[in-house]
Amino acid sequence: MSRRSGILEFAVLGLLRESPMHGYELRKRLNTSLGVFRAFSYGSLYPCLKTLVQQGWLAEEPGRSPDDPRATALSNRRAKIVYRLTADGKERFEELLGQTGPDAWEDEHFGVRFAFFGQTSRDVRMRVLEGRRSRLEERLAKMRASMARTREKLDAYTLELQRHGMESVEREVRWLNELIESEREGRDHRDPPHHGDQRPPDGAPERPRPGPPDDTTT
Amino acid sequence: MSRRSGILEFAVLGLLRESPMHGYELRKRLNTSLGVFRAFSYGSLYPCLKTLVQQGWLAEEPGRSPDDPRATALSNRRAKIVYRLTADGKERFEELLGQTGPDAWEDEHFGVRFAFFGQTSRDVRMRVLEGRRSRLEERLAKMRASMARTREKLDAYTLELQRHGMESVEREVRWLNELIESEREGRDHRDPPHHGDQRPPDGAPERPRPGPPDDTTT
DNA sequence: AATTTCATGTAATTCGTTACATGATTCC
DNA sequence: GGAATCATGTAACGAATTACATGAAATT
Repeated sequence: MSRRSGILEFAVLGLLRESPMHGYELRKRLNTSLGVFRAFSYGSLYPCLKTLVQQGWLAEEPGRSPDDPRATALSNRRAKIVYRLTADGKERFEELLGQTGPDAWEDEHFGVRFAFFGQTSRDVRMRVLEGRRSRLEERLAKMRASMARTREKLDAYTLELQRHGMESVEREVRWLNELIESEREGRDHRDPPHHGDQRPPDGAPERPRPGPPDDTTT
Repeated sequence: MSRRSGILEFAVLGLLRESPMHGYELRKRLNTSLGVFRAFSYGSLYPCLKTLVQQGWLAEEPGRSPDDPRATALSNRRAKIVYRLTADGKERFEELLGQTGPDAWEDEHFGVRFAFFGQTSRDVRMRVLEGRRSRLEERLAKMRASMARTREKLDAYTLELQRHGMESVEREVRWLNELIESEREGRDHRDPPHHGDQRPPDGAPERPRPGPPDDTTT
């Protein structure tokens, strides 16, 4: 019954933390802002919202779209249900933000975790980035071993597929290296090679816990 | 009931087409040769094998590992179950190979389709590659539109995430361009118009001529 | 007036995993 | 003879989708 997906829950709480929204709008943001990696359908979203309300993390408000000036006064024409984060919900989200288990850097989770780095403390950001990197390096090692073993036996297409796959992983590792370097230097990654201008994240809560990164991933 | 996964079924038929195998070995090949993209567990594989046998596409043989010289004679010590492709199974696989619906170039399917390009006729290869490319270009267009709309409102991390995502897609498009170009140039004269006879797995398959002029890696 | 887009939801189904249960074979 | 790996399977669960069902609001 409990349609708690982990990642969907996390994303919903995170988006509602910024501002209240109704389901339809929430879904659009889910599939654009964060949606390069994942797409959710209503069949997932609405049940999830329901359970989050039951948990006490969200509150429902009959309402109109918040940027609709017309409907402020005389409308009892409820149709949209606007969800907002409760105090408990905020607490819950921050608890999730602080988690740095292996889950945080698996393929499915990493993207959405990164998307909310603006809300994440620096040491957690570091742990997640480094965890992700060592996860990928592990994977690279396996791929290299596998390619060494089977080099001769595979046809050109399979080989090309593996080569391209490895290159993709290597590319992500380089990306992570740049990000980690930026975090370390304390600058926000605005200078790395040649991307357009970026604004620093605004409300990043800086907790100065200099914990050594938990390197033993797996 | 029917644990037919589409992609798992396809991969199993394709691997067994090359040589008979038992489940355990099959799973390893699934997760190395093709496994950059997907990993399957026994809980998926064995039920799938069962239904493929029921369909008449696979046949079970009590057997030993085919490269174990000791056990050739006196062993009734069955433990492994070696699966081989039946005639119907071959037909089925070739039917699947020929399909060029939109399914063939979605994220999940494309990898495994590509892995068996060595068995695929040229025109189908072309359609799959071009289908994949236009799918990605579609996605790029959406991402660009979305970024144009929301540029100002997002924090640096979200933006960086989107930028990296877009770059990944662009990179895959360039890869596809090279592959399509190679296919176009490398017209092999020995191209069978419709399926029927396939080369033995040892015979040199056509080379995709990946031609990597950029060696940004290694 | 009709069509599109907005908006919310439920039921059945798909695709796959994890945890469990069992046992043979090989290596030390 | 004990551990690691090989080998096969099942039951319970998980996460998300698709298809369905409904209806209000905006646009043409």
